[in-house]
Amino acid sequence: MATAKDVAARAGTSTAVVSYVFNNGPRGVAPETRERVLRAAAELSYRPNALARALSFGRTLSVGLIVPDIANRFFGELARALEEVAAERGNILLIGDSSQRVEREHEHIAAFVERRVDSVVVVSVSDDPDLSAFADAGIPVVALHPLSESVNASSISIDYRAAAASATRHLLEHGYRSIALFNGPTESAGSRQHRDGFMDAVRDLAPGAAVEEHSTQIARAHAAQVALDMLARPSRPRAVYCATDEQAYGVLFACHRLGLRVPDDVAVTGFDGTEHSAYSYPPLTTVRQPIPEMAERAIALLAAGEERVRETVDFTLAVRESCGRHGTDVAS
Amino acid sequence: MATAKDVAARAGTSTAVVSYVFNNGPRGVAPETRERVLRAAAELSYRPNALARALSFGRTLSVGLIVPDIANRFFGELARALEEVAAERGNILLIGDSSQRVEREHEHIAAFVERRVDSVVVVSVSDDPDLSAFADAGIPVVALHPLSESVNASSISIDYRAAAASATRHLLEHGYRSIALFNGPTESAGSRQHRDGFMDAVRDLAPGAAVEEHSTQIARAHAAQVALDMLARPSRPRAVYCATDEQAYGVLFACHRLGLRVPDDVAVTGFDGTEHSAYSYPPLTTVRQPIPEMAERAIALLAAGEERVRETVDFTLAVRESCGRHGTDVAS
DNA sequence: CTGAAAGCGCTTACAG
DNA sequence: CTGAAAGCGCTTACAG
Repeated sequence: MATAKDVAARAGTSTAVVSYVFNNGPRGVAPETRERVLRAAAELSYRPNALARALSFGRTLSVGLIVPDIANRFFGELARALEEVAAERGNILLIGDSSQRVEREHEHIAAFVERRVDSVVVVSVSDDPDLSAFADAGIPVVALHPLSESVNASSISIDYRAAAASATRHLLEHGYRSIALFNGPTESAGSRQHRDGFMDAVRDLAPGAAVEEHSTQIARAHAAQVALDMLARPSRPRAVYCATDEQAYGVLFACHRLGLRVPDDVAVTGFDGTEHSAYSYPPLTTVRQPIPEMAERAIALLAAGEERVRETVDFTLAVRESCGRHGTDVAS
Repeated sequence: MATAKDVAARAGTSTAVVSYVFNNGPRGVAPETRERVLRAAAELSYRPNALARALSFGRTLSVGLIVPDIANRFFGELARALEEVAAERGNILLIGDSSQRVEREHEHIAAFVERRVDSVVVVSVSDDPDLSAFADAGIPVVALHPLSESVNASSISIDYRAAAASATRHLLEHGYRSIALFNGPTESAGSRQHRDGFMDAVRDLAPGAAVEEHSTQIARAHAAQVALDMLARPSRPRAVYCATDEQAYGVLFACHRLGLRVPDDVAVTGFDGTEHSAYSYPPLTTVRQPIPEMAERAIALLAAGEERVRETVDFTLAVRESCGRHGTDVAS
């Protein structure tokens, strides 16, 4: 590959000037010289080496993203949104998939500091991730979910507890009095907030309701399994609140397999509200997280260099057919 | 951040030795010296700078991936598989989402050569992508779909034509004699092979069958739209062959909306065969692409530095309920 | 086994 | 407006 030196030689000038024209600064260049440089660069198909640039410039113009599973629609939409916002600022997005394992998460953290990303957005497996490597390196990070109080990083998220209460309340308003909570696989600030919000609504509206909680993997395969067992019982719950859309899809699958009608026999709500939630059978009532806004805020926060901000964004309850008979959108 | 120089100073040695211990070579280091270096590095929480390393080492240990839409499950599973295989070789995967736009694709191509990825895997918007920037930079690339003959890059893919014929044949064997083809949005080697395979089967098994072709976006929202129009006609087709699972989900949605039963009123097949295809309602008959194998082969090919290989991998027809009443797996 | 030094390809004060 | 040179943080022959 041609280097700035090659271009400079062919244009009869110095590498400094080549740098000035490719960066539009910090010094001006005579129009004619710029022309010669550009021509030489084109003839040699010169591409500045971003590594060398980053090394001397001190910034890589890249932001890292760690997610539990890039194949999960919610994280896919998140990655798409973040990449777009990052690109607007000339930054590239590096994606690390932790496969829901702490060790993989740590490997990505290590890889990101070695590559000197300027900042990172994380959806951790835990509410108490070990972000010390980033702290040591002075790399700011923002989590897109609730974080343990002790963690020294920013977070941007909807109010999970309020959202859970809102969806559960909606279910209870349909009159259902036995209701299951499908929560995530690990005990964390997030799962606690799902449970707290769920119970808030029950206490408010139907303290006598029959309640049960199940912990499942996020993958619909596993949620389906658990739902199959639960719904085969004669005493099956009338409604199921799920902590993610993926789990809700698993529950829908189980209902169909057992010949149960949704919502007539079993009502279901999801959480995350990706585009696909409108296309399930039946369309899913779900809490919608404002992905574009979260991406926007995350990148802005990181660019501003703010540290340890705990920010809340508004959710929406998208009411569709899986929860019962009627439907409009209710803002949070 | 601490540098090798800092570590060397604290350990009372040179940066060369620091490099030797962190790379386990190419020179040996006295056990005691290694100890001192490791201790100093730990005390300073030293992290080698991958940029500097890449600059002098000449390789970045990174492979780029370009996909049309990372939020699409098929590409998500692909990214996940590729990242895993790349990680086994100590490589990191950089993902670029082209949003199905050539301009974005070009931006990612440019970004990847500037960052000097060692190689790239691409799922292009086109069968004739402009990969010259990679060629200029000596970066090997492999596409995971059919490529135009003229393109000077490798490709690994299933035999689309045979796969399309297999799925279509399956539909015809159910006795359906009016059948629609939902093809992708652009005319390309891929869409041509879908059409050719589709027609191969029709000519073979039911030359008199009524056939129609529709071009839709991949997104289920748009496929649903087109299906809604088509299925509302009194003369609607009895079966729909879709070039992607996403389109098939759109068709399923349209059927449910119109109160049509699947497969009793309309039979549907998909293409790609991600994990989710088993969880739709009804479960989707689909052509399964061997994602792990494709990822494995792609990385191996690139690592071996092979150029312009056209490789075919085996597909599977996953027969489920969306196409009619019976079901087993048929290998290709 | 280890150190001093050149080099990877940029950017940016420093001179002129 | 432009050039020579130092420096970013590594790796790797080259000596010893």
